[in-house]
Amino acid sequence: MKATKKKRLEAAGWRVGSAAEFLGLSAAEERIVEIKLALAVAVRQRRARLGLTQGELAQRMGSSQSRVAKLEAGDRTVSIDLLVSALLRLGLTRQQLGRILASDAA
Amino acid sequence: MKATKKKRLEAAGWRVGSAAEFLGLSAAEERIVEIKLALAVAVRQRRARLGLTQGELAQRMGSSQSRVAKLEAGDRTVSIDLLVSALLRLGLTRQQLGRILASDAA
DNA sequence: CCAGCATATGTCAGTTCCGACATGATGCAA
DNA sequence: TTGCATCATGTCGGAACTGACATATGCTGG
Repeated sequence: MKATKKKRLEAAGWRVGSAAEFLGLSAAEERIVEIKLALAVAVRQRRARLGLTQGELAQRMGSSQSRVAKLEAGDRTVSIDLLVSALLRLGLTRQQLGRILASDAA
Repeated sequence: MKATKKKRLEAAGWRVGSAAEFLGLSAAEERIVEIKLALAVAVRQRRARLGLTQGELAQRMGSSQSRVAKLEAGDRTVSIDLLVSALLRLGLTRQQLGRILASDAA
Protein backbone atom coordinates (compact mmCIF):
# COMPACT_ATOMS: atom_id res chain seq x y z
CA MET A 1 0.00 0.00 0.00
CA LYS A 2 1.32 3.40 -0.93
CA ALA A 3 1.93 5.81 1.89
CA THR A 4 -0.37 8.34 0.24
CA LYS A 5 -3.23 5.88 0.09
CA LYS A 6 -2.60 4.78 3.64
CA LYS A 7 -2.87 8.36 4.78
CA ARG A 8 -6.15 8.78 2.98
CA LEU A 9 -7.56 5.68 4.60
CA GLU A 10 -6.36 6.70 8.01
CA ALA A 11 -7.83 10.12 7.56
CA ALA A 12 -11.13 8.39 6.77
CA GLY A 13 -11.04 6.69 10.15
CA TRP A 14 -9.59 3.30 9.19
CA ARG A 15 -7.12 1.49 11.32
CA VAL A 16 -5.02 0.27 8.44
CA GLY A 17 -3.51 -3.05 9.42
CA SER A 18 -4.80 -5.33 12.20
CA ALA A 19 -7.40 -7.67 10.67
CA ALA A 20 -6.45 -7.94 7.02
CA GLU A 21 -2.77 -7.92 7.82
CA PHE A 22 -3.27 -10.57 10.47
CA LEU A 23 -4.89 -12.83 7.93
CA GLY A 24 -2.08 -12.08 5.54
CA LEU A 25 0.47 -12.97 8.15
CA SER A 26 -1.27 -16.26 8.82
CA ALA A 27 -1.28 -17.18 5.15
CA ALA A 28 2.40 -16.46 4.74
CA GLU A 29 3.27 -18.29 7.92
CA GLU A 30 1.31 -21.28 6.74
CA ARG A 31 3.37 -21.34 3.57
CA ILE A 32 6.52 -21.12 5.64
CA VAL A 33 5.41 -24.17 7.58
CA GLU A 34 4.88 -26.01 4.30
CA ILE A 35 8.33 -25.04 3.14
CA LYS A 36 9.89 -26.15 6.39
CA LEU A 37 8.12 -29.48 6.15
CA ALA A 38 9.31 -30.03 2.59
CA LEU A 39 12.88 -29.29 3.66
CA ALA A 40 12.56 -31.55 6.71
CA VAL A 41 11.36 -34.45 4.58
CA ALA A 42 14.22 -33.86 2.19
CA VAL A 43 16.74 -33.97 5.00
CA ARG A 44 15.46 -37.30 6.23
CA GLN A 45 15.39 -38.80 2.74
CA ARG A 46 18.83 -37.57 1.85
CA ARG A 47 20.35 -38.65 5.13
CA ALA A 48 18.84 -42.12 4.82
CA ARG A 49 20.10 -42.33 1.27
CA LEU A 50 23.61 -41.61 2.44
CA GLY A 51 23.30 -44.14 5.22
CA LEU A 52 24.06 -41.61 7.94
CA THR A 53 22.68 -41.61 11.45
CA GLN A 54 21.25 -38.47 12.98
CA GLY A 55 24.30 -38.28 15.19
CA GLU A 56 26.66 -38.37 12.22
CA LEU A 57 24.77 -35.67 10.41
CA ALA A 58 24.79 -33.62 13.60
CA GLN A 59 28.55 -33.95 13.73
CA ARG A 60 28.85 -32.75 10.15
CA MET A 61 26.74 -29.74 11.01
CA GLY A 62 28.39 -29.02 14.32
CA SER A 63 25.06 -29.73 15.94
CA SER A 64 23.56 -32.46 18.12
CA GLN A 65 21.52 -35.60 17.52
CA SER A 66 18.53 -34.24 19.35
CA ARG A 67 18.41 -31.16 17.19
CA VAL A 68 18.59 -33.22 14.02
CA ALA A 69 15.70 -35.30 15.32
CA LYS A 70 13.64 -32.15 15.90
CA LEU A 71 14.77 -30.87 12.55
CA GLU A 72 13.42 -33.91 10.73
CA ALA A 73 10.29 -33.89 12.84
CA GLY A 74 9.46 -30.39 11.65
CA ASP A 75 9.68 -29.04 15.18
CA ARG A 76 8.63 -25.43 15.27
CA THR A 77 11.81 -24.39 17.08
CA VAL A 78 13.82 -25.21 13.97
CA SER A 79 14.72 -22.42 11.58
CA ILE A 80 14.92 -22.57 7.80
CA ASP A 81 18.55 -21.59 8.20
CA LEU A 82 19.26 -24.81 10.06
CA LEU A 83 17.34 -26.89 7.53
CA VAL A 84 19.25 -25.35 4.65
CA SER A 85 22.49 -25.85 6.51
CA ALA A 86 21.70 -29.52 6.94
CA LEU A 87 20.85 -30.01 3.28
CA LEU A 88 23.99 -28.25 2.07
CA ARG A 89 26.02 -30.39 4.44
CA LEU A 90 24.37 -33.43 2.91
CA GLY A 91 25.82 -32.35 -0.40
CA LEU A 92 22.85 -30.75 -2.09
CA THR A 93 23.45 -28.07 -4.67
CA ARG A 94 21.55 -24.80 -4.77
CA GLN A 95 19.69 -26.13 -7.77
CA GLN A 96 18.53 -29.17 -5.85
CA LEU A 97 17.60 -26.96 -2.94
CA GLY A 98 15.53 -24.80 -5.22
CA ARG A 99 13.71 -27.81 -6.57
CA ILE A 100 12.84 -29.01 -3.08
CA LEU A 101 11.54 -25.59 -2.15
CA ALA A 102 9.34 -25.47 -5.20
CA SER A 103 7.83 -28.90 -4.77
CA ASP A 104 5.25 -29.93 -2.21
CA ALA A 105 6.24 -32.12 0.70
CA ALA A 106 5.42 -35.76 0.19
CA MET B 1 30.87 -41.25 7.90
CA LYS B 2 29.62 -44.52 9.28
CA ALA B 3 29.95 -45.04 12.99
CA THR B 4 31.92 -48.20 12.40
CA LYS B 5 34.45 -46.43 10.24
CA LYS B 6 34.70 -43.57 12.68
CA LYS B 7 35.55 -46.01 15.42
CA ARG B 8 38.25 -47.56 13.33
CA LEU B 9 39.80 -44.20 12.63
CA GLU B 10 39.60 -43.15 16.24
CA ALA B 11 41.13 -46.42 17.32
CA ALA B 12 43.98 -45.63 14.91
CA GLY B 13 44.65 -42.41 16.77
CA TRP B 14 42.75 -39.94 14.60
CA ARG B 15 40.79 -37.12 16.02
CA VAL B 16 37.93 -37.37 13.56
CA GLY B 17 36.47 -33.94 13.03
CA SER B 18 38.20 -30.62 13.79
CA ALA B 19 40.21 -29.64 10.70
CA ALA B 20 38.42 -31.27 7.81
CA GLU B 21 35.06 -30.58 9.33
CA PHE B 22 35.98 -26.99 9.96
CA LEU B 23 36.79 -26.54 6.28
CA GLY B 24 33.52 -28.23 5.43
CA LEU B 25 31.65 -25.87 7.67
CA SER B 26 33.26 -22.89 6.00
CA ALA B 27 32.28 -24.10 2.56
CA ALA B 28 28.67 -24.65 3.54
CA GLU B 29 28.50 -21.32 5.30
CA GLU B 30 29.86 -19.62 2.23
CA ARG B 31 27.07 -21.14 0.19
CA ILE B 32 24.55 -19.96 2.76
CA VAL B 33 25.88 -16.44 2.39
CA GLU B 34 25.44 -16.72 -1.38
CA ILE B 35 21.88 -17.90 -0.91
CA LYS B 36 21.11 -15.08 1.49
CA LEU B 37 22.50 -12.59 -0.96
CA ALA B 38 20.41 -13.98 -3.80
CA LEU B 39 17.30 -13.72 -1.66
CA ALA B 40 18.19 -10.21 -0.54
CA VAL B 41 18.61 -9.04 -4.12
CA ALA B 42 15.27 -10.62 -4.99
CA VAL B 43 13.54 -8.79 -2.17
CA ARG B 44 14.85 -5.46 -3.35
CA GLN B 45 13.94 -6.13 -6.96
CA ARG B 46 10.48 -7.37 -6.15
CA ARG B 47 9.75 -4.55 -3.75
CA ALA B 48 10.87 -1.97 -6.27
CA ARG B 49 8.76 -3.64 -8.92
CA LEU B 50 5.71 -3.31 -6.70
CA GLY B 51 6.53 0.31 -5.95
CA LEU B 52 6.68 -0.23 -2.21
CA THR B 53 8.90 1.57 0.25
CA GLN B 54 10.90 -0.31 2.83
CA GLY B 55 8.53 0.99 5.47
CA GLU B 56 5.50 -0.35 3.64
CA LEU B 57 7.03 -3.77 3.21
CA ALA B 58 7.99 -3.71 6.88
CA GLN B 59 4.36 -3.07 7.75
CA ARG B 60 3.26 -6.02 5.66
CA MET B 61 5.74 -8.22 7.48
CA GLY B 62 5.07 -6.86 10.92
CA SER B 63 8.63 -5.62 10.97
CA SER B 64 10.41 -2.29 10.80
CA GLN B 65 11.97 -0.17 8.08
CA SER B 66 15.43 -0.52 9.53
CA ARG B 67 15.21 -4.29 9.50
CA VAL B 68 14.07 -4.31 5.88
CA ALA B 69 17.05 -2.11 5.05
CA LYS B 70 19.41 -4.55 6.74
CA LEU B 71 17.58 -7.39 5.06
CA GLU B 72 18.19 -5.97 1.59
CA ALA B 73 21.75 -5.07 2.49
CA GLY B 74 22.51 -8.70 3.24
CA ASP B 75 23.28 -7.86 6.84
CA ARG B 76 24.61 -10.89 8.64
CA THR B 77 22.10 -10.53 11.48
CA VAL B 78 19.27 -11.39 9.08
CA SER B 79 17.99 -14.96 8.94
CA ILE B 80 16.87 -16.87 5.88
CA ASP B 81 13.52 -17.20 7.61
CA LEU B 82 13.08 -13.45 7.52
CA LEU B 83 14.14 -13.25 3.88
CA VAL B 84 11.69 -15.97 2.89
CA SER B 85 8.98 -14.29 4.93
CA ALA B 86 9.59 -11.05 3.06
CA LEU B 87 9.46 -12.71 -0.34
CA LEU B 88 6.25 -14.60 0.44
CA ARG B 89 4.73 -11.39 1.67
CA LEU B 90 5.71 -9.80 -1.62
CA GLY B 91 3.55 -12.40 -3.31
CA LEU B 92 6.12 -14.89 -4.53
CA THR B 93 5.10 -18.49 -4.99
CA ARG B 94 7.16 -21.41 -3.77
CA GLN B 95 8.10 -22.06 -7.38
CA GLN B 96 9.47 -18.56 -7.78
CA LEU B 97 11.26 -18.90 -4.48
CA GLY B 98 12.84 -22.10 -5.66
CA ARG B 99 14.05 -20.45 -8.83
CA ILE B 100 15.66 -17.62 -6.89
CA LEU B 101 17.42 -20.06 -4.63
CA ALA B 102 18.80 -21.98 -7.55
CA SER B 103 20.11 -18.98 -9.46
CA ASP B 104 23.12 -16.90 -8.61
CA ALA B 105 22.74 -13.44 -7.18
CA ALA B 106 23.23 -10.68 -9.72
C1' DC C 1 19.76 26.51 -0.64
C1' DC C 2 16.31 23.57 1.96
C1' DA C 3 12.43 20.62 3.09
C1' DG C 4 10.64 16.12 2.76
C1' DC C 5 10.84 11.46 1.75
C1' DA C 6 13.40 7.13 1.30
C1' DT C 7 17.08 4.56 2.79
C1' DA C 8 21.19 3.37 5.78
C1' DT C 9 23.39 2.55 10.26
C1' DG C 10 23.91 1.89 15.27
C1' DT C 11 22.04 0.35 19.49
C1' DC C 12 19.28 -2.20 22.82
C1' DA C 13 16.05 -5.17 25.51
C1' DG C 14 13.02 -8.98 24.71
C1' DT C 15 12.27 -13.11 22.31
C1' DT C 16 13.54 -17.07 19.77
C1' DC C 17 16.72 -20.54 18.54
C1' DC C 18 20.77 -23.06 19.45
C1' DG C 19 23.77 -27.02 21.16
C1' DA C 20 24.10 -29.99 24.85
C1' DC C 21 22.56 -33.18 28.04
C1' DA C 22 19.40 -36.49 30.16
C1' DT C 23 16.16 -39.68 29.46
C1' DG C 24 12.62 -42.47 27.19
C1' DA C 25 11.03 -45.27 23.37
C1' DT C 26 11.83 -48.54 19.66
C1' DG C 27 13.90 -52.16 17.18
C1' DC C 28 17.03 -55.76 16.46
C1' DA C 29 20.35 -59.25 17.37
C1' DA C 30 22.66 -62.27 20.76
C1' DT D 1 15.48 -61.43 28.20
C1' DT D 2 19.63 -58.47 27.91
C1' DG D 3 22.44 -55.42 25.46
C1' DC D 4 23.27 -52.05 22.01
C1' DA D 5 22.24 -48.70 18.36
C1' DT D 6 19.10 -45.35 16.74
C1' DC D 7 15.70 -42.07 17.14
C1' DA D 8 12.34 -39.06 20.04
C1' DT D 9 11.33 -35.70 23.61
C1' DG D 10 11.99 -32.40 27.38
C1' DT D 11 14.75 -28.98 29.47
C1' DC D 12 18.18 -25.33 30.16
C1' DG D 13 21.77 -21.55 29.83
C1' DG D 14 23.72 -18.96 26.42
C1' DA D 15 23.92 -17.16 21.71
C1' DA D 16 21.67 -15.18 17.85
C1' DC D 17 17.89 -12.68 15.91
C1' DT D 18 14.16 -9.37 16.08
C1' DG D 19 11.38 -5.03 16.22
C1' DA D 20 11.78 -0.56 17.62
C1' DC D 21 13.87 3.68 18.06
C1' DA D 22 17.22 7.36 17.13
C1' DT D 23 19.81 9.29 13.91
C1' DA D 24 22.57 9.86 9.71
C1' DT D 25 22.90 10.00 4.74
C1' DG D 26 21.25 10.60 0.15
C1' DC D 27 18.16 12.41 -3.30
C1' DT D 28 14.61 15.10 -5.59
C1' DG D 29 11.57 18.97 -6.25
C1' DG D 30 10.78 23.75 -5.01
